[in-house]
Amino acid sequence: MGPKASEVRTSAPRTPLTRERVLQAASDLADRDGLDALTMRALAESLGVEAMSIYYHLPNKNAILDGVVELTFTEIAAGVQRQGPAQGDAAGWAAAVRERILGARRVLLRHPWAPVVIDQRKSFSPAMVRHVDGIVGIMRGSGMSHDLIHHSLHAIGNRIYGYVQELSDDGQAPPPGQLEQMQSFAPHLAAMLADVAHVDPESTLGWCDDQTEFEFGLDLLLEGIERRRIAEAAARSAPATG
Amino acid sequence: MGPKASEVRTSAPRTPLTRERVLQAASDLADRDGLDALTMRALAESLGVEAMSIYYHLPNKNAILDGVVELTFTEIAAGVQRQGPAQGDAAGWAAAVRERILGARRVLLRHPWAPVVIDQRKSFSPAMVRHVDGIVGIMRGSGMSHDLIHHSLHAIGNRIYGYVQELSDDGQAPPPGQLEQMQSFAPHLAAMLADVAHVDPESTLGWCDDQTEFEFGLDLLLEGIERRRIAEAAARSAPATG
DNA sequence: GAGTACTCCCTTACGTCGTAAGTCTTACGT
DNA sequence: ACGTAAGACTTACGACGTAAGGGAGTACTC
Repeated sequence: MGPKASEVRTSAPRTPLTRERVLQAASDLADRDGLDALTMRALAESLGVEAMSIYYHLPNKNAILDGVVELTFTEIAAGVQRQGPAQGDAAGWAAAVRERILGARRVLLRHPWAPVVIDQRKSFSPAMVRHVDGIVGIMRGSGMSHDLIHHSLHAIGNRIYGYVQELSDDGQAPPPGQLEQMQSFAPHLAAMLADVAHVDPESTLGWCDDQTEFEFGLDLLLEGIERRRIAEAAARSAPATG
Repeated sequence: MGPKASEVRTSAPRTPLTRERVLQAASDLADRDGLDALTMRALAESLGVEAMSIYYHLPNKNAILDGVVELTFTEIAAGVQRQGPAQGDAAGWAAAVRERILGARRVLLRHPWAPVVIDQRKSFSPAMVRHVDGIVGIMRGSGMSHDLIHHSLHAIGNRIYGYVQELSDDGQAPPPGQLEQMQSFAPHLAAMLADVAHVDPESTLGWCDDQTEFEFGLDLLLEGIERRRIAEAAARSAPATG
């Protein structure tokens, strides 16, 4: 009567749980409802499953957090163009690094929780390592020393992943009343805010354009590093000044 | 029979709970046992009190987190020297800002939990505002436009408070086995780490000297901002190039 | 084809967290 | 002496991560 038992689902045709399905669901859930909503029970429900079932595929919640970050960086890796700067174009490293970083940022903007998780887990998964490795490779191609590269990585910091933990997250303008109150004990800041707030009222990107700010800071750093690179190269060709 | 009731403690000579005492205890507890140990119950116990008693003086835990950050910045404010750069020393702003930031860092090093709380609460308490205001004031004194100052603040980011959320927190050297494994899929990074790890093996500040890295990145930024300031000043005295 | 083992999901329950709601104690003004 | 109100305590709830073990289904052995 009917097809073989191995070909028919007796009642629920649910696809089996896997590590990948769990992580994808976790990422989706965090995208949709925010990081706080990513609980084991909520995640299980979104998978049509009980909370404890997840533990068969992943050891604990930290593994899930590490996993979704890994997933995100896989997504980032999919978007990079492979060729670096042309041979002999020593100054081209900065543009190449810039593009890699802005590419990462484009993905992170779709996963606003990722920076938070990266920070709190201090994760360092393979896909992240590869991302950094690619950038080190580009820098190395410009002749920079390992030492300078190392310092530069620290200077760029988390910006290498495409984000900065924004101070004051000033997405919305401060309420007018508060600004006057601020005037009494933080006059310089109040004056600046009053001035800057009207620079570009038509901007669709909010009161402060985060993308512009991000690129400004990034370019500041890249510029400085480039100057160090040139100084280093010059010192190599003229070893001692005295 | 003895002194007046108002002068003697009948049994327990415990000092009364206050907002300040609670916050100080919270700060101390986090210093000693880490941020995770800062729970309402543990905090209460360190005060010789029940958990719910705290709620008479502070509305909830977030208020405590905001409070300890505020406390930290009060501590920072106590350590700043008041005079800015000399009159007419436009380039002196960088040194003054640098000192303010490194001063904040000195305090934060005693409160390692503070950066974490600042990030997760995105706090912006009065003492923090004043700290930023002081820096804006110094920059303003050098003739920088509000616009440039604003961009610069974003670029400096949380470094303005004296910290960077370190990527990879490489306080200890990577285990030797892992480095070989890394070699296969992250050759550039592995090469760099192998090279840099031996640069200064006698350093007492750990494998990577965070203070050095912090100052490197800070100086990169200050340098870049100074160049922007000069460019801006030049553009002002020669409004149009064509 | 019966027994066995393994895979995968579920049930129950524990300890910890922040905190809502209400109660008791103490000191003071009258 | 007696309200009264400040300030601490008691109890309890719901959410969290997860330890421990149960049980259905499938597959493999002899």
